[in-house]
Amino acid sequence: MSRTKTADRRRQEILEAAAAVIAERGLCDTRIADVAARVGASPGLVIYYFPTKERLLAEALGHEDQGFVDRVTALLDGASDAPAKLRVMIEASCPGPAAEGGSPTDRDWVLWLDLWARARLDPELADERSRLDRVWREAIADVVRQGQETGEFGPADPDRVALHLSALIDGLAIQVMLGDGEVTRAVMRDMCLDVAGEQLGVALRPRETSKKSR
Amino acid sequence: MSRTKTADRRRQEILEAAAAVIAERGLCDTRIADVAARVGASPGLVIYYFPTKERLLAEALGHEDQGFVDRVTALLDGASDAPAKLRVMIEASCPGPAAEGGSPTDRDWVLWLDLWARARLDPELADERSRLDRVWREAIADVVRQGQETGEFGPADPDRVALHLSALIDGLAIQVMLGDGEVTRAVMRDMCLDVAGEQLGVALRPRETSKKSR
Amino acid sequence: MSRTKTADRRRQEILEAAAAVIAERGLCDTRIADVAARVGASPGLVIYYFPTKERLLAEALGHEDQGFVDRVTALLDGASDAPAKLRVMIEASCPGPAAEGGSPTDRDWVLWLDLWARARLDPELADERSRLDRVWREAIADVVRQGQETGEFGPADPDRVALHLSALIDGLAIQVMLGDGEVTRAVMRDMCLDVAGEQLGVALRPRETSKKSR
Amino acid sequence: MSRTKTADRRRQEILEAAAAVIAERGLCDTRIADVAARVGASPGLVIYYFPTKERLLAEALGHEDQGFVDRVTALLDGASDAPAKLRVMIEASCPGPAAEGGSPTDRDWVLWLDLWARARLDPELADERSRLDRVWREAIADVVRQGQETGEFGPADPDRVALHLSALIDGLAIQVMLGDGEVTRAVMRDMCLDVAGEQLGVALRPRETSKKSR
DNA sequence: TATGAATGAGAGTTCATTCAT
DNA sequence: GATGAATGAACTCTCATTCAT
Repeated sequence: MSRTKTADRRRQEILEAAAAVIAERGLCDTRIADVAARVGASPGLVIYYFPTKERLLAEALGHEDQGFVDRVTALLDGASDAPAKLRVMIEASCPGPAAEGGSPTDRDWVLWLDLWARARLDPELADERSRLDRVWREAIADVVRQGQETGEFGPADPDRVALHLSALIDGLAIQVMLGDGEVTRAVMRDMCLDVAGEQLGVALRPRETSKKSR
Repeated sequence: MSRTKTADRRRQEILEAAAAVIAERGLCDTRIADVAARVGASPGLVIYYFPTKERLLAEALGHEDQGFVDRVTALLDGASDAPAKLRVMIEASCPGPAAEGGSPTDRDWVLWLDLWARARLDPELADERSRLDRVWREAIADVVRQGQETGEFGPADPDRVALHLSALIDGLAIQVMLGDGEVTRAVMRDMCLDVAGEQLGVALRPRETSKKSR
Repeated sequence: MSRTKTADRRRQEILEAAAAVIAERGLCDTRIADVAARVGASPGLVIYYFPTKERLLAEALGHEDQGFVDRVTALLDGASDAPAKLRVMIEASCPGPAAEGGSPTDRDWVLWLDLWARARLDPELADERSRLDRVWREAIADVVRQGQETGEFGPADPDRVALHLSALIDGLAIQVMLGDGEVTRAVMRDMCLDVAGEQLGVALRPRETSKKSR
Repeated sequence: MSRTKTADRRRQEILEAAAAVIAERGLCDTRIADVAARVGASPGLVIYYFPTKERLLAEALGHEDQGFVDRVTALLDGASDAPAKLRVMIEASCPGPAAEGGSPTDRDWVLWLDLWARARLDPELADERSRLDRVWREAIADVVRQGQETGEFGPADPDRVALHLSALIDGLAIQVMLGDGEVTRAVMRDMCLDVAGEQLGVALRPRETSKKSR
């Protein structure tokens, strides 16, 4: 394996490194030199692949976002019915120690905090975020529709349920990430499952799983 | 005493200026010189009142947060019963063009986006945020309890309702602030009112106000 | 042999491109990448043909200078007598919109400005410039001598006339190139013709051509 | 004398230092750090006084140009009649070892070479150069007019004489500065004196001063 | 209390040059 | 002959912070 890699490979490496550094130090305090050091290259190389620091960081944030969507999409294939799929989506959205390997790491969430802060000042980034957010809500709505067709879910506006659930996930995740321990991963998961269950007239939460909180 | 008062005034002015600059340029791109220019003073003076830039910005964010809580608290005195109070809290939490002057400006929300991103790296700031967030949820829970005592609200866990509602508010506000127009202030308000109403067994939403979306 | 020819062609192309870029951006702001882009090659290739940037630019400046001398020399063959030749040399030296195609373009002059600035720091370049300047003055002196032999010109020291005229050309061209319009190409040409005429006891300037100033 | 100086003082110091560095290394190779080192300050201070490197260098060039005009103007007060004044102006314009202290140093000329090269790309600088050049030609024309009034000079168009002489000075100075010794300071001075004398019908050159060539 | 000259550490970015392919 | 990934040294410029006044 040579010192010079294919351009695509390098780009991916750099984006991944940037995401890792952002997670570690925060967007503001991420320096090009840090990213370069993490891929074992010179700062010049980073700029060789990305025109400016701003674009590098924006792409890194979008990249992570896309990664989450892809990851969850993959998980859904392993779920049999609509309730299971909804459970997977909720589980995967909860930060903190994951029950299984399929849960998103905290890294997604800390990057999203930075993404939200940044998006309002970067129209390109805002568009990308918007797009992925719609994809995410649509994925929820699709599962809802699927469950309604099979009769597993009761009647409800799928788009409204998706918006409700996705907003709840975001709002609760903030508390889990930044709170002082009052709102734990388990609390978040249970509330999301309960709320989704209420909306769809079904019990999503397995009895007494909530004790496994950290 | 006038000297002390002057000093306090200065601090307030500087915090206010800092909040304004953060809202304009984002936390990362806020420079002490900008803040100084906005109060018509020298950068040296700003650092005279605040030990470091970091503390200045953290205090400015906390100041804004406290301001929101105070503002809503004041509004609550003007509301007669619990449902009215809950409506005021929800209204006040919606970004975008306010129906009345009592709504928080978008500035609160853009600062909160920065606050969230910053809090995970600044323990002091995280604590302050946590504290104010608990105050906010407690205020909601208090209104719920009050309504339950008077029989205006049905039975429900007040803390759970408060967490649900506050998380929903945060999650929806993100969409209103950063979305591409799909989720408007009106959509947010209606969903918050509906969800709170469902939980408390009461209709909070006036009929057909949802048409006034922008 | 074709390979050698190709290499020589490449060198010429690169020198030509370098001259064009220098004319456009100035010597200081000319980058190898610009030159490479103009010949549609990679920066690596440019450095393959020229050891360093400094030598490339120096050669480009000298190349342009030589080009001017060659061009005027060619024009002289078309001139019948000494006065005509002197007129051609003066015409060809005036920057600005040329009456005929034989005049040097402004590009020569802007490169000379850069050449003068650079020459004092680059002995090699200084020598080349000196050499070409002597060639140029000698060419003028030769025409003067030729005219004196045929009796078209009066007595005068040919070297002194050449120095006088060439210095006047340089000094006036600076004004034409950098002035605010007061000294035009027509003013320059007329003054050069008049001065040369005075020195050589002959009228070089066609009557009333001075009205064709732009 | 404190470490902090008045703003004006500092600006002058920095401009002076910049001119010195430009003379030493050339405009292209002048770095802010060099200028800072020469005034014994930090690079930051230089930028504190001048917004960009470009403006600093442009101002330094203009400053030097203005300095020359001022210096010669001062010298003229010491000259009794118009021929003496013209001699002073020519003497002062010749680079190389000065006969008296009133001659401009070579530094003026090397900066002018850079100024010419730079002016075509910097409209502000071009304007300043144009303005000072007009001042200089007008000063020559004034002396001519004065001499004509007293009858010391014969009839001639003062503006034309001024343009002729100033262009000759520029053109010859280039040879003195960049030539290989053929055109010396003495040759330049004598030719300027002779040409001016011819134009004005008077002998300006003292007999046999030309032997003092370097 | 307030200024603003001054610093210095460090940032992003540029770019000539190298070299494996 | 030609490429372009990669480097690394240098550069300009930023900016929080200090401190004499």
